[in-house]
Amino acid sequence: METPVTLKSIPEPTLRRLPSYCNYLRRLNHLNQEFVSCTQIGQELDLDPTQVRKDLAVTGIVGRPKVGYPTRELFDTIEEFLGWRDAQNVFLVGAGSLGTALLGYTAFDQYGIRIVAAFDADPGKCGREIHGIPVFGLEKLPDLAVRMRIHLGILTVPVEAAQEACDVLVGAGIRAVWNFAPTALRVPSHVIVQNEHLFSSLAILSSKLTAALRETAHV
Amino acid sequence: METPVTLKSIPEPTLRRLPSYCNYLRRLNHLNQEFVSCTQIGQELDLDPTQVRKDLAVTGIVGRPKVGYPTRELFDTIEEFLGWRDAQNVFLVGAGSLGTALLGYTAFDQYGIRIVAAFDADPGKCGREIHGIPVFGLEKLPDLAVRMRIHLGILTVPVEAAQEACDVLVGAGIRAVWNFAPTALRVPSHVIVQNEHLFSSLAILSSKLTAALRETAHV
DNA sequence: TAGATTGTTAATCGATTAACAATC
DNA sequence: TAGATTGTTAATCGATTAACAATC
Repeated sequence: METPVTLKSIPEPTLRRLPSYCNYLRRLNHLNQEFVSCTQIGQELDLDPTQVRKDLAVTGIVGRPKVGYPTRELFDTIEEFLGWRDAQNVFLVGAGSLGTALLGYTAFDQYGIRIVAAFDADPGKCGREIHGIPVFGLEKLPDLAVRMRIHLGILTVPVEAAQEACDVLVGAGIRAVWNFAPTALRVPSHVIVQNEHLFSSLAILSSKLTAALRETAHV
Repeated sequence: METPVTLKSIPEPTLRRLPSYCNYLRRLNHLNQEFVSCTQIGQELDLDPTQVRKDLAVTGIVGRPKVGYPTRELFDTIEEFLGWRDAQNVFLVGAGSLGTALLGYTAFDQYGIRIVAAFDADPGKCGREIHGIPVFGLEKLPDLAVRMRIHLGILTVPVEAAQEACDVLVGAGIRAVWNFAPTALRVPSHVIVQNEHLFSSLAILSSKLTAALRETAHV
């Protein structure tokens, strides 16, 4: 009996690294480099080669000793593995400055998602298009989400409005929320939340920087 | 002899969580809640109470058994610990849509940084102001960075321009780069790079979503 | 062939979680 | 007082790194 490789068993750090491999492989493809080794990938991305090998293994790809992995095939395999071959339609809620920036991000369809509509509570922003994507009033969301079979919502509203907007998404049957607001969201257990908390990164960066500057000063 | 608590010894996951505590504590302060326990924080942020306690311990704060931590003091201590009490001046390179969004983000000064100038290679964007912040040509950066004692640069240029722009920052004596371009940057060892790779989050989210949808379909 | 590289198993490392005495 | 909570030490868990045989 086959043991299906459930996605649950794949370490999150591995998933987090896969897109970097994609980015690098895309470049190598452009340079027409036919094969690539874990050593080379590791050097470029500052990772242990063994780790790279283990990461790649989760996609099921098989390499050739002494040769490495076929660049093109490796790229395709990772893309396929992440479900990024055909982009799914998603909604964006909150057409402020950050939302607008994401609406203008044309590369998203290379990463598995296509923003097909935006929503905002402010009537002044509705009825227009931003970067070619229509903006509707938030009250239109539930109906459209069902009709368009939307599973994923991107949340770029101000922090005070986040929970309420999230509730609308959940009420509309959405299954996953990519949350850019710096707050914890309450959702039922069947809804997945991925927080994009810029300030977490900033905390790491400022800590390291402070330490580094202090060291320099002491020398 | 004292053992100075170097920042190096603090786990990165802890640093990553501290800002969430800040956000929640800010809210509790508004509600005039005087004390807070690790249990309460853990419930709100979906974390183990013991983990919260250990995280808070790195800041040096001391709680009171049965009572918890004084909310206001805890908030101040974390902010102080992260060096977020007085914001430092930083530059932003790349005044495109994402850069513009970040320039409009007024809350940054609560998180330790203040963007004082933006730079762009496109002459059409220079000489203007965006959200009240002046935009200069990239060639002006080195001189201004030295004069204004800038240590941190935010990189929001397109991926093709990232390495070159990064080199300009490094050449200008910058010590840390917050990189929003989906590529690995080559920098000398004394420069800190913090990557903000949105697609890493997206990989995790789409994997989980795909798994969840597959499960639903099978039931 | 020799040597670089893969695939895999074992060892290490560090973060999370559990256990528990001390405290107000 | 009783019980919730802190602070700390020990156990567990999982990811990273090291070791090594197999391979082209």
